[in-house]
Amino acid sequence: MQFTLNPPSPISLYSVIHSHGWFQLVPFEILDDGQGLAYTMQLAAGRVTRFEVSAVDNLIQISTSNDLPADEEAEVRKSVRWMLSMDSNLEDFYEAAKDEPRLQKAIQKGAGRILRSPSLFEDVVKTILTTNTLWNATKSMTRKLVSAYGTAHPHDPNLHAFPKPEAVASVSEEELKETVRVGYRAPFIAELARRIADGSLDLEGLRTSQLPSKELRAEFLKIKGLGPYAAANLLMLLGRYDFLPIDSWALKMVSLEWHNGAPVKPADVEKAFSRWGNFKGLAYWLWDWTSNP
DNA sequence: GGTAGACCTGGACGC
DNA sequence: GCGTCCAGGTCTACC
Repeated sequence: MQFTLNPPSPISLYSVIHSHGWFQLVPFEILDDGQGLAYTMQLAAGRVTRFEVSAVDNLIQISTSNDLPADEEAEVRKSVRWMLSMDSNLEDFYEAAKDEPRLQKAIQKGAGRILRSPSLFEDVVKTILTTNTLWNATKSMTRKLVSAYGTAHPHDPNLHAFPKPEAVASVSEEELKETVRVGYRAPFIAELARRIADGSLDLEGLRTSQLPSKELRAEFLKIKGLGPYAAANLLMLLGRYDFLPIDSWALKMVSLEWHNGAPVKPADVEKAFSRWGNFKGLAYWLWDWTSNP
């Protein structure tokens, strides 16, 4: 079945999809033309569906692999809206950035909306899987986690939804290490899943939290496996741009951009983007580093 | 508050 | 084919 979403403001689907590497992590898929996205999702009632998202005229078109009752169609609509950050308002950032040469490409592309998963659990787990490892390993661990513990699509056993916390909580740390090859991250992921499953952590509640970013960051830092980089990355996904996700790449880029390749510290990255205030994360995220190697 | 060392995996490299 | 080294954030212990 097919239906459309009407964005509240112009949206570049391509820019959202390519806002970061999430589209390379299952159950995301990139469509053959590179312009659209597919995602396999387990809906609240348990059904697994795969839907494709593409841009048609000024609308976002969604095609699902199977017919859905009205309540599940509404669930997919709501999820896609969230995944594409459709309700983010970037006008103030664009106004602030209009005279910055390093941000002109981003503005011209309509970039700034960040692709995210339907659940914060998925985004937190994936963020943990990006830490202290290389991107190929992140892709591998995610693929193994999804194929081992995610519910399969009824018509295509090769497609799996991202596992629910309950499914991960039922797995021992040893099995996670063995099956998913997550190494020392196993206890972090297992504990996170257990706390959500037993109700002691309302992670999804943080998605719409009204807490100030500093306090929301503190909530993320309480989760084992999430440090300053991961917390800032998650804040970015939630549309909070006032903390910088500083990793080794950020240090390298800032070093090349402003320090002639000399070693820099996180404080130097902070200083480089401090003038952007509450938009500094977005300015960093969208910065055009192309003159650097 | 700052720092050092350990934690794991997979890929690159040398032999 | 085997062994060694390295990259990548976070945690814990220690000062």
